[in-house]
Amino acid sequence: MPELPDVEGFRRVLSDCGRRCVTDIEVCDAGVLRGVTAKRLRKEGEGRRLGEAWRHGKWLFVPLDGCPTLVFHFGMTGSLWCCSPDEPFAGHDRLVLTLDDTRSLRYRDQRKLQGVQLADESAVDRILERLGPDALTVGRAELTDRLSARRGAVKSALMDQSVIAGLGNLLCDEILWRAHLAPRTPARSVGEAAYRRLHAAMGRVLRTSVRAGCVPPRRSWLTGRREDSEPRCPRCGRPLCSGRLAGRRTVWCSHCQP
DNA sequence: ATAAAGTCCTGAAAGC
DNA sequence: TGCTTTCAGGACTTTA
Repeated sequence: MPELPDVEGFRRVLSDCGRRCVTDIEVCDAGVLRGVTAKRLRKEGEGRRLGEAWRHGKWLFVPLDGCPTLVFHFGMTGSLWCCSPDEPFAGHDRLVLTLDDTRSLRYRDQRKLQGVQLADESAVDRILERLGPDALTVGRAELTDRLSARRGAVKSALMDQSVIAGLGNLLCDEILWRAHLAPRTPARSVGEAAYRRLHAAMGRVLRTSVRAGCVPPRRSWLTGRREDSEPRCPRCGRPLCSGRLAGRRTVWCSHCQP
């Protein structure tokens, strides 16, 4: 689930919590902690006030009032919820922060592929230096430069977080379909006009998805068709192709994406 | 049993 | 030839 738009939604969840104080930290499953023990997390985090949360790609950074930053990654199944402390825990609530004793912030994740860490400034820098510019704000010239430096398929390049940060499997397929670009096209042989289309499609898809807090499962989008038993292109009605690229299921329309 | 929207690591292949 | 980049596959994890 979590690609850039979902993580942006989680950032809003935190933003809506304002500058509340973390009054309690409960680690329900220490398996999600990366490089920090439950004991140290509680010791460092409790009593701290939340700063303004920010996002880069699929990473969410939550500053805690002058101490290390709480860093979330949501893997394939993670999410962040804010509710009343009285709300019973869900099955996969792994970490629960109580805010001002009146709100409960819950990091939920079925599979523990990624997790939560406590990162000082240099650790945050180490995360950021592995990431390309954020997909939501990258300019067309920079996108073109970074993609055209790649030898492999354009989808592989879009998926690579060190090239552009934030796009996942669903978004890449959606964007390529809108840009009339076949996923296996070598990135360096994508022409200027197609890069223009790609950048425009990326902006439109991302802005709509960010508003929705997810890649919306609309029938008019490619994404809305991929679970169909015999998926057809929303634009031309022909059967969609499905294959594997960069280790991921890839769906495209061979007619619209030559 | 298979596959799933995440990343990381490895070894091999490809490109310059 | 040798270095770097890219790819494919597996690992991690849990459940439908």
